[in-house]
Amino acid sequence: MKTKYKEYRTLDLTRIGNDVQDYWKEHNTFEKSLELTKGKTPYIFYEGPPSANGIPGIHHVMARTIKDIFCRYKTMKGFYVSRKAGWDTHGLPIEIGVEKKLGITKEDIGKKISIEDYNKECRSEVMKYKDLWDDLTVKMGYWLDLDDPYITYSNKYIESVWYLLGKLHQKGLLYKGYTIQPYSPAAGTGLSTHELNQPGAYKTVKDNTVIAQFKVIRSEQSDFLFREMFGDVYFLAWTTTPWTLPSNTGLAVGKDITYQVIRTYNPYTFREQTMIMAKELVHQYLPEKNSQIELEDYNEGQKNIPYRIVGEYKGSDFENIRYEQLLPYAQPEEGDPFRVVIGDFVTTADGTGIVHIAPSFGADDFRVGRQYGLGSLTLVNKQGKFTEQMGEFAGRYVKVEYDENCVDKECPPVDIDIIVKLKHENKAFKSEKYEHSYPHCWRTDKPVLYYPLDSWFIRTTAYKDKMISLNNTINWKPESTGSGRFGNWLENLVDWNLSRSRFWGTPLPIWRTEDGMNEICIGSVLQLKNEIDKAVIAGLMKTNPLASFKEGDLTDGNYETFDLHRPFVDDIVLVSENGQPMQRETDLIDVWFDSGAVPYAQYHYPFDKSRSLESFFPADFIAEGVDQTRGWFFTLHAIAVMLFDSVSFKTCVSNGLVLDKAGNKMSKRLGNGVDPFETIKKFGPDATRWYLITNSQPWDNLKFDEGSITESQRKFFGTLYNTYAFFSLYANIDGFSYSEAELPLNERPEIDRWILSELNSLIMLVDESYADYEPTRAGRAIADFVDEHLSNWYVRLCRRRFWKGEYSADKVSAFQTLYTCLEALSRLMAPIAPFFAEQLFTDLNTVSGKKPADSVHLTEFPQAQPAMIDKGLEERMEMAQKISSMALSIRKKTNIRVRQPLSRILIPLLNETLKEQIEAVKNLILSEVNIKEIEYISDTEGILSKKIKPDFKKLGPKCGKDMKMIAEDMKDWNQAVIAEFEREKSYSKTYPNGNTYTFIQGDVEIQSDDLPGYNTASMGSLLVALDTMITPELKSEGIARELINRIQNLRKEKKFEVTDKIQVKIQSHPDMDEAVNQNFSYICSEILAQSFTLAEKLEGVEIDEIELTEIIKTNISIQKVD
RNA sequence: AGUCCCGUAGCUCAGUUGGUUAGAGCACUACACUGAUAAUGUAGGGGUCGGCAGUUCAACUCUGCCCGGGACUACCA
Repeated sequence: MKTKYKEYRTLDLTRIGNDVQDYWKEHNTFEKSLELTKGKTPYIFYEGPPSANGIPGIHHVMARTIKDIFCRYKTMKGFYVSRKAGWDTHGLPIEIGVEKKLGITKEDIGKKISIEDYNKECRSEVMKYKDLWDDLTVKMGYWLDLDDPYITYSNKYIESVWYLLGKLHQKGLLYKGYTIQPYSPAAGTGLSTHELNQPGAYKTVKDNTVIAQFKVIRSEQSDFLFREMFGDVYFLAWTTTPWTLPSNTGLAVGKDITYQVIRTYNPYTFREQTMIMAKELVHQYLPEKNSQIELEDYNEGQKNIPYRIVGEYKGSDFENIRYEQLLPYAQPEEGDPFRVVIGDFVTTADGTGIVHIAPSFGADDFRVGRQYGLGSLTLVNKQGKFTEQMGEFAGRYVKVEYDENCVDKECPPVDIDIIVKLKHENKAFKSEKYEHSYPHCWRTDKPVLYYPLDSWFIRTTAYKDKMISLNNTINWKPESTGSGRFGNWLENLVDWNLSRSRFWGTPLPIWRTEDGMNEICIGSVLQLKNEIDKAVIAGLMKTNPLASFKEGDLTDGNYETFDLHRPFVDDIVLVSENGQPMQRETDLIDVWFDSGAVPYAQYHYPFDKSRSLESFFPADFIAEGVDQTRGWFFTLHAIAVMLFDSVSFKTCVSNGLVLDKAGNKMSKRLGNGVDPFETIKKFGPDATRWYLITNSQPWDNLKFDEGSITESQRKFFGTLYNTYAFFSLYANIDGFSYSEAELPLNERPEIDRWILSELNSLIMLVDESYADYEPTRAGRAIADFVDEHLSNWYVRLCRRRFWKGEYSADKVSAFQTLYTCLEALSRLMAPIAPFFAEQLFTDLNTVSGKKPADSVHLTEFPQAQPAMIDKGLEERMEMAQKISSMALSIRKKTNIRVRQPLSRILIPLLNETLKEQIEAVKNLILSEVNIKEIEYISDTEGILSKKIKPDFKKLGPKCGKDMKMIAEDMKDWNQAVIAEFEREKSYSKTYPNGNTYTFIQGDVEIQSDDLPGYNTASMGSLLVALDTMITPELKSEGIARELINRIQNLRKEKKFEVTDKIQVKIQSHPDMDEAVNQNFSYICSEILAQSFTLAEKLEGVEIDEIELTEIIKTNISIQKVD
């Protein structure tokens, strides 16, 4: 054990970070913390896997700090917190990275490069930055088991994923469906929503739109539209994609939308017609004044086209009315097309309130088309060209962007030609350019089509209600993420599209016969091996690639004898029960399924039976950025609910973004990203973490500003460091090592009891805040305590106790108290600032040996002792602080420096308890503000002027509308009225409006306004006055203090030790000598003078000149006594 | 387009169940204090609490609409 507390020259948080990092490594502190808690209640945490093929940014430090805080806190609370690192290794970003690196496109895979080689590249590429990530993890102090991470591409991980998929299949939740998906004709591939959400995928484009006229067929159903014929009858429908019109098979209306029947003329052919559109939109196309023009007066080509509204119906009235096919190039093979249907998605936001339905090119269209059996037409091929059926348009690209020949030159879009044709055929009502945002393939930069494709889906909608009800049991931080963003997402749940037509990912383990009648979903390696054996027997496979896999052998070696990725699984052919070959469905699964499988797959569940499910599921806590709401949070939740009937996590903290100083999103493109390594190096890990956590709530976006880190560095860590430096300086001098028995509370002075009370209040608040996942509140409370209470009041007022006098009980009390505060602080702050806390704790503990632990992170979290909390005392001290502050402000106003003692401070008493409260802290106030006495003035003396103020909360409900008038009136109450009120304890007044109110005590607040003849200051109801008269005696004491101050400064200038004794000679000065004589012993004891003499004249090199006041200047000589 | 978050001093942020002079720190200016000294205190300037309505005796606080920033989602005809 050491005998001296470590003393530092300066605060260097970067050095502390490095030192402590080494210390942990040397002492295996993290491992120890796990050993120590092994067998205790587990606190389950999942690390969301980062992808190691990207460089970590500052926002990762944010998310990981939050994770680390609660894991450390719970460890200190005695839980076993296992923290397994993990890597997300599959998926598009990796594939894209590889393609960029090799200079190939998706089409080249399998041609220029084999799938095998391509995947080999992916596998090596994916861990490109692993070392960088590990380095950041260590440097920022995120405790995580990096030695045994889960890796999503490992065979064991994939096996667990397959197990989950097998379970879903067993439950009938996997199906193959033909749906409308984003598709890039230019790239020849379907796109995931992930890809559509790449930045910049949605672009604002100008499209040619048209309102097409669909001619109603007269029948029993539609007859009501034909009463009094006026040309033909048309439904008007708007589209931004005229190329889908040939594939139209239906029209959708809103059930409750009101539509009007209008007689008018077609603006292109000038023919009479009757048309139908939503009432709300009529005036967007037909100016109201034109209804005044007689229909008969219309001349062809005339600008203002007359019209008459002749009927009004609900959308539901139109259901199943038939119309003529608009562009009859082809007929659907099945279904009953060309009818009006009801669609819940129809709005009157724009268009005509009637929606053209092409089931092949829109998801809504597809759904409603299937619901009504409209049939469908797909007159566009996968290259984005019209099919041969399309007559004069056959072979033309539906978007000119797809046409390689139109890259450099303008080509007429086919949309225009279709519109022209419609106009000629009396099938168009209006055509215009329209600007809207439309998704583009982020790789080819060309527009996406929605196109029918085959995909595998998870029937998440079957568990929608269960997911919603279980979501309600999750503790979301902030709550709005769960109820709002996540809740809404669940309300609008659609089936999960699992398919990705990719190469590097978990293969879908489904094998099917060609006719799709037989299929098998493989749920384990063993099952696959056995199925292959059957296929070998059936002669479909020559050998079994899994032959050397040994059942029940969980070693890595056994799992490295094969590869579950493409192309190897593609080569496997299985045999169905009726002896037919089954090929694997070539899709990969969505990588989000990989990450949603983390809880199970990280421990190779259920194959590895060394852990029970309960020991790692569900999680008590997870945390990620709010952008994961529909990503990881959802996939975790969905899998857990569907397969385990449980939540996956009980608490979820979602943090906001880290923006740059100006509030812009950080991006590589703008180059405004912040390098976390540089930040940590520059400011140290603790200041960085502290700043990220305390500057704003984690779920608010953070504007990252280095200046603010400097601030937390200086303001919080600097102050705390100073406090420790102060403590160590004097504790070392006095040899304090906390060897004395703990002094009982009642033997400690008021101020010690006060800071201990504040400390325990703080412990309570911080403990609650951490427990409530409110790290910002915890951090701010700690910082406030350090700054306001500990440093600027306790230490400031107690300085003398630490250095003055003998090693008395009072001194021991001071040391014990300050030590207790510092040590408790180290443990309170340990979760947020683990390095500094460690340094502080070990510096204290290696001398005192009070805790058996060699790390703050191995200690228990401080426990508040309610018995030490004295709210009355805290209030009293607050009052002392206020009074001192007011007294100092009066000194400032009157230009009387603090070193000049004053005789008295005057405080009017408004109630009985006030005096008691102040008396208890009187000495603190007096010494702090250098005043001799406090005098109380009771109001009977009549020298006090008072004012009265209504208590709005009380009087408001009572007086209602008169409140304002009363408040105004009370300002004018004179002293006599106030005195009467105080005497009688009630007062009635009738106001000009005739209302009478009786005010009683408590309805109002009475405050001292002023003390005539004195300088005063007030805060709330507290008034303080200062007697600024300076007697000769006070003046001489003031001079003595000035002298002491100058001598102390000289001691320091001369670099004397604080314990050195000195000999002083001073040159006599007429205005000073008396002050010296009167305060001789006081001066000597303050400056540790062994001798102090006045001399007539002092000269020489050892002489310093000092200035005590403007008029007192003299010479002095100070010498150290050896 | 929908959903959610944010908008308070030049900057970063507090602001309790609505209660009447809206706070703190940084920065700036001046003055002090200091045996913690690259720390600290006091004072000062600086605000239409994003805007407009509404509810109320009373709105930074509650409601609605709008504006700005951001995120997520999206089938927008």
